[in-house]
Amino acid sequence: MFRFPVSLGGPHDNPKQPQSSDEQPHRAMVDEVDFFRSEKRDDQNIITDETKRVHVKRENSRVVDDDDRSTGINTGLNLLTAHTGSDESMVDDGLSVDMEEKRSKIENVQLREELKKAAEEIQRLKEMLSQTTNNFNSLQMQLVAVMRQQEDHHHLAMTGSKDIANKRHEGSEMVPRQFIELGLPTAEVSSEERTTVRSRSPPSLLENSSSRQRGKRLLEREESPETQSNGWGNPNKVSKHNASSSNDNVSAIDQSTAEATMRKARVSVRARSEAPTLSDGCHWRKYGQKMAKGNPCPRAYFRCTMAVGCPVRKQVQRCAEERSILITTYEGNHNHPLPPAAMYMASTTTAAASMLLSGSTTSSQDGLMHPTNLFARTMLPCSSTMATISASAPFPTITLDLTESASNVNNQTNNNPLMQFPQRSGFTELNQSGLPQMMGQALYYNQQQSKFSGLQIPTQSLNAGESVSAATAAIAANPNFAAALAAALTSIINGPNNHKNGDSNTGNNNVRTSSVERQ
DNA sequence: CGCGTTTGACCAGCGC
DNA sequence: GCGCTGGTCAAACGCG
Ligand SMILES: [Zn+2]
Repeated sequence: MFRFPVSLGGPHDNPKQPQSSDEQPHRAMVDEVDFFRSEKRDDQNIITDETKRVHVKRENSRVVDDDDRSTGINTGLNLLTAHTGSDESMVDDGLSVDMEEKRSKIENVQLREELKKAAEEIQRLKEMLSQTTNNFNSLQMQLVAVMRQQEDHHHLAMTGSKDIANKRHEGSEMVPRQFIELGLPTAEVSSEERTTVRSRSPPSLLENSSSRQRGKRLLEREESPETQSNGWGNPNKVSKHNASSSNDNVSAIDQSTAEATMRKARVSVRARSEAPTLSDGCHWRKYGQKMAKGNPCPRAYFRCTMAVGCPVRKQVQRCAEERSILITTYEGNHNHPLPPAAMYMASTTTAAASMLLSGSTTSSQDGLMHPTNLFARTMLPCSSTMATISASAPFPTITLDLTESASNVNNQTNNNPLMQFPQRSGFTELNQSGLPQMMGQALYYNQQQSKFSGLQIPTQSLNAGESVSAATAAIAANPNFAAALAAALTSIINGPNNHKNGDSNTGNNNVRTSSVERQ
């Protein structure tokens, strides 16, 4: 299907990324997983494309093939036409040898120019692919969710498996609020809408909190949705529009609530990384840090600063048990163009969030009753493992586990890796109540055995770019988007899995860390 | 000096 | 109502 704009290129990587990243605790960037590797490799790929026209053609044909398959995305770039034209010019000659030599030289020059043009087109094509990947992922997620839901209906009616039924019953019990909000868009009262309600009553708020500047700041922010100071300006605008004409336009409501839900939906990525954060190509600014309950490691809050007003935020926290595992939770969608390096993670998280959204909103009844199981089945058409859906969190969260510790793939019901993480005491308590909140299965990505989701990807000898290419291959080979999702993310987490504990623990609410997030 | 991080405080939601 | 917790803010601070 889609190919990430990353080459299968050679071993020379980004020079700023040393190969041996050990023993560099004072340089956080050194140990970070570098997404920009692929960008460098992109240029390299261009060079190879220039020298190998066959490769260019194949890539183009692949795109056409994709269009024929299911995506329906027309890049509008016809690389083959240009080359066939040049080929035609080579056909008819037969004059003298000198003429042929001259002609061949001219053709060489022309060919090189065409190759240059083709390379440029390829570059543009790759960028377009990166952008369209995002949209396509979302669409495919939704489609798969719908299909799986139908299948789920049928399956439930036919067999009535006890396991599934139990799971669903538990699931319906354990998600009293979150998926109600998700499942019934029209009835959803999101936090943003509540915020809007507050903001729509400015006098009381202002008077009540007149003594506090904070209230005034909040008011200012929310009363100026067009200003860029508010990171959630767009949702607020939508909510206000919603409130003003709530009964008029149903589609607008759905869209706005969908956006709100998308923003609330979170995509959590568990990955082994000694770096304080995952370098995903975006620019993040830290705006807070807190001690999470039940976890000695602090939780850092980041905000996307690539564009003013970008609502995307992420939380970075280390696993309590295994501090080499970094849990990065993304929330929101970027409202600005992203560099290719940031596209990987952004598209992945967006797709996952959209799947979370679609699975819970496609059918208010079924999605309401059995959301988690639906997700589990949606994302796990194969027997292998994938991602987990959490409904216990305040926000619906899809967790992509890229750690090799996600074991126990044998048992269908007990292989929830998140249950093995006692750092989330809330989860543990919920589990003790007999309500497993994670119906899905974590992605099982074994770096030693180089397999995940039933796909054989030799990652052992691959570097980051090659892993991305492997991910691309996985996408092309397997329609299961979950696998593709995992592959894309796996390519991100390529760094050595050495343990590094750079977090200092204090009893204070705020903890000093040496986190560096400059890119 | 500008920008990013730190960190104490504030706020809302939730459970009791 | 109170306390806990997650999330956020912004002044203070540090660094290049
Ligand atoms: Zn952004």
